[in-house]
Amino acid sequence: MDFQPNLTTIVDRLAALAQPHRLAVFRLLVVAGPDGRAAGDIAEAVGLPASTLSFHLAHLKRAGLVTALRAGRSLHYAADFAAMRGLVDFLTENCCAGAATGPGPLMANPGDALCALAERNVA
Amino acid sequence: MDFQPNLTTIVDRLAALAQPHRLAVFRLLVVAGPDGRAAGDIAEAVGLPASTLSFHLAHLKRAGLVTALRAGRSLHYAADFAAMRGLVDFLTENCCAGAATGPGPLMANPGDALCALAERNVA
DNA sequence: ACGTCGCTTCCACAATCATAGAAACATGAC
DNA sequence: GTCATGTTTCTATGATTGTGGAAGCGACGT
Repeated sequence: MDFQPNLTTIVDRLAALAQPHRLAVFRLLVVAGPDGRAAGDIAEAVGLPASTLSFHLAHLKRAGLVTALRAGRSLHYAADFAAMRGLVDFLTENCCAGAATGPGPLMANPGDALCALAERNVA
Repeated sequence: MDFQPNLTTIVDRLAALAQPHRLAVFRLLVVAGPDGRAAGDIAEAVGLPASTLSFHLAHLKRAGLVTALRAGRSLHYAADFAAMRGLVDFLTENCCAGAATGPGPLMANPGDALCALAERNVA
């Protein structure tokens, strides 16, 4: 499920993580693992009022970085690791070029050596 | 050598890339390699008026993702690959970790071969 | 049914961001 | 020196974002 996300998706995901509270929330969810954590739980952990946190969670969800699942009356949010990986892959392939491989390939197109290699590895 | 950037830096860099024009510019600079490209050259390539591009370049520079170097009357902007790698490393280590390995140092996962690979590569 | 708990949506407000013309600045050519 | 060129700052404007109280909705217990 590692499809190449389009540019808009990439920007959305970057924007979703480019906010201190949201980044904190997402890291919390990464640590929490696949079962995620209840919204109220998260709110307490990061010290945000419910409505504010809800706003951020919605943002992350819109970006596809987290999923929500109802459990009783609470909603469990969990990090979408595949999506995150897609983002990291993109950055690796498109923005890490050049520096990665030693003997100056000075690559002329995006998505080259190391990156192609890295891509293989996931599959 | 690749010290761990702090959270504010991470957020700044994510924000710098979380904008279509800036992401396009940065990718352009990645392809351009270490010598970078002149501002006016970039402006033409992405189709932005000089002042608008200058705003975005300043943003990227403030975030530490690009460096500027004067060459004659033009300024050559180049991607800072080390900085970018620092960002990718952070994301890999803090957000790519697989399942619930619990708190503490994440990433004890087989799925993260790619990440280890990427990390190894600079030396 | 009712109350309540968990969370979201609605609303308003302040702050920040993206845009681009105009003016200023810096460098090189003459 | 003057002039032209490349780029940045200044300035204004419209759009988007982050915030949190209040009200609404859904799911459980009684």
